[in-house]
Amino acid sequence: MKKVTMADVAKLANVSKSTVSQYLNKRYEYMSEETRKRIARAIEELGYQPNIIARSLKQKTTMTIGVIVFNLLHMLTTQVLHAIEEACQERGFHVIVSNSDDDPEKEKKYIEMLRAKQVDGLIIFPTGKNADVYQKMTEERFPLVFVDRMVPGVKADAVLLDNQKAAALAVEYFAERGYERIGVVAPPPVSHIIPRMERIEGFRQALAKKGLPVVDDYFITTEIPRIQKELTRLFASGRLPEALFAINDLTLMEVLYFVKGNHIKIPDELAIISIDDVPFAHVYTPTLTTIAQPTFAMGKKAAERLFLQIAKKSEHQPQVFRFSPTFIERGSAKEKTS
Amino acid sequence: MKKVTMADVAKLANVSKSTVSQYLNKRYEYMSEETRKRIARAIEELGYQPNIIARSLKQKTTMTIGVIVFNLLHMLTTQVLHAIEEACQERGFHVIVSNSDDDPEKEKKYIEMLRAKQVDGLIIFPTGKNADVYQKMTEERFPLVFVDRMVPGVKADAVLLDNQKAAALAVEYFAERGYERIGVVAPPPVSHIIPRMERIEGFRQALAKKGLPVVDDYFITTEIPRIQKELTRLFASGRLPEALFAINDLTLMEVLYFVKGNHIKIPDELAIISIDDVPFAHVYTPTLTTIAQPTFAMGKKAAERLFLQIAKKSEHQPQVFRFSPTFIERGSAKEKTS
DNA sequence: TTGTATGCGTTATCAA
DNA sequence: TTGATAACGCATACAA
Repeated sequence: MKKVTMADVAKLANVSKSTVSQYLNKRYEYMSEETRKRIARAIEELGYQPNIIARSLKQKTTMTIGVIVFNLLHMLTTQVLHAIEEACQERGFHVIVSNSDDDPEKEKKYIEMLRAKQVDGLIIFPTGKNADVYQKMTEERFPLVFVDRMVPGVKADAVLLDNQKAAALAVEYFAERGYERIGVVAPPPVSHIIPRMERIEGFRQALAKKGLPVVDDYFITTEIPRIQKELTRLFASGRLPEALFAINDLTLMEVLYFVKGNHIKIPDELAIISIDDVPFAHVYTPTLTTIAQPTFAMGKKAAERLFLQIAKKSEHQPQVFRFSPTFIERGSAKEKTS
Repeated sequence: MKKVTMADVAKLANVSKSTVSQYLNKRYEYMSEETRKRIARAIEELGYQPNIIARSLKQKTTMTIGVIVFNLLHMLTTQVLHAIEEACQERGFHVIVSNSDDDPEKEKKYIEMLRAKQVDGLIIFPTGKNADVYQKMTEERFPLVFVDRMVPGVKADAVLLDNQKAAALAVEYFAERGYERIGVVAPPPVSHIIPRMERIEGFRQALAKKGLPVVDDYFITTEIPRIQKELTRLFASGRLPEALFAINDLTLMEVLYFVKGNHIKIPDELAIISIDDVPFAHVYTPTLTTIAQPTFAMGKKAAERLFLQIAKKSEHQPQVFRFSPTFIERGSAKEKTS
């Protein structure tokens, strides 16, 4: 119950604390076999566990990083987090996770608290609205990596999807199969949420590049809870789209719900492609053609970049990493028949 | 860049460290308005951030807890974790998450490391195979809460589903609608994975209680990758089940995949009920009847119990909390027609 | 090969 | 009201 410290071990082993310390740090070189054993025994006997907090205070490194996400429940988050945790595990780091809930205030508080806790670095899925806070960290050369979203103007490492390419992939696939009236479903574009912007804009550009009509009515960009309504309105208007591009799993769910409620046949009446490879894509009917993010690779890269910064704080060149999406052809978009 | 400490603030404000400390801990009572302001200004000017590590060393509390899960990617894990994080947030705690990957060795290492890091408590989704380690913690009265699985013989708080009831819910629903040949799909029952045992056994007992035949062939209890094969064998045998109970989301996916591959009509040819309310349940065709776990409530309870233990380590009575599942009636099981 | 002394940044105890 | 001073548990020069 009462904590046993190095001093206790030292006393029992009849050596000084420093010797025990040496032992713990595996600097056996100048230690007699004899004392080594005595110390080992003493540790065993007392059930001694080093206090890492004390060590951290001295060494100015906690071997823990912080991860602040804007939505812990999101699939992408979970998967990237998993990869981060694994990478940390390999290097003996621990990760403190915090959910900002997409609230900039919370995010800011978390950043401060985690830094007060002396984390060695931070991986942030940013709300995007604390540019000044982020900026200050980069200026202080505090190890920092953004994931999923990046923040314009802040020179920091960032790991994200090549969103433009993802949108292009969808459009090209549709175009090559004869689809012309293609719509997109997304939450409202806002300047600080980069992937959303890039996907919607990428979609628009891809359309133009393929010589396809860009019709405003086919841009359903509204809050998730309003998507049903907008979809209903669009389909009631008569000017039906032949295909829909859902920019993420959340919007996909809305589209599927709508489709189901209105008995729309996929892919014959409406083709669908979405970003995020949802786990039920292959059991759905029809199977869903999706564009997957390499979540694991992204998480791993984020962790690696952070470790790099931690290792040599000084000459680190921030870089933005764009990960290529993977097109997974399944059954929700086919050759156009009608 | 160079860390600014309390000493720096003290010097600039022309007071002693102790006074600054008082200030930081909001013990203004015996402090002149004057000094208070001077300190505030100094802190502001230097951009001082207290070092929580140092404080922890002194106070023997880190305000951080550890959460060790056996599968970070599992939906249940994510949701419970979310609730835990939220509860911690409210109390100013941080959470370190670690993935044991269902490997007892890893789990053990994590427990040791997190304790070395002086976490104030541990919430564990246990592999179940480190009974001695768990036991030692309870003996030392180290704050500990199990989630999802519990460990027989270890007297600790545990938060889990009323699995027996969940199984009964499914069986009763089937029974009342005229189903008789009911099967279950699960990974192999192993004694240290309590929920699995309870669900399978609960299923068996519910069957008996309803006077329904318990036929061994209808117990598909094998490793996930082998489920397809077993299902194929069963359906080729001629003795078809009319309904299937999938004990979790993973097995449900296997059932759905099988059903799709063999063009089996749900619910007419085969009714399905599963534990875990998968997010696509309401967009699938037919919609999926599921039995939901109150994941959020479970996470919250786990955190609360842990805080309770942290607050008064001594007279804490370990307790097992059984959470009632919620039956969500949708379309994958209906009145039997044939 | 091992021990002594000092410091890491706080908080706590006790004087002043 | 404020200030010395001693912890907290460990690591590290330096001495022995």
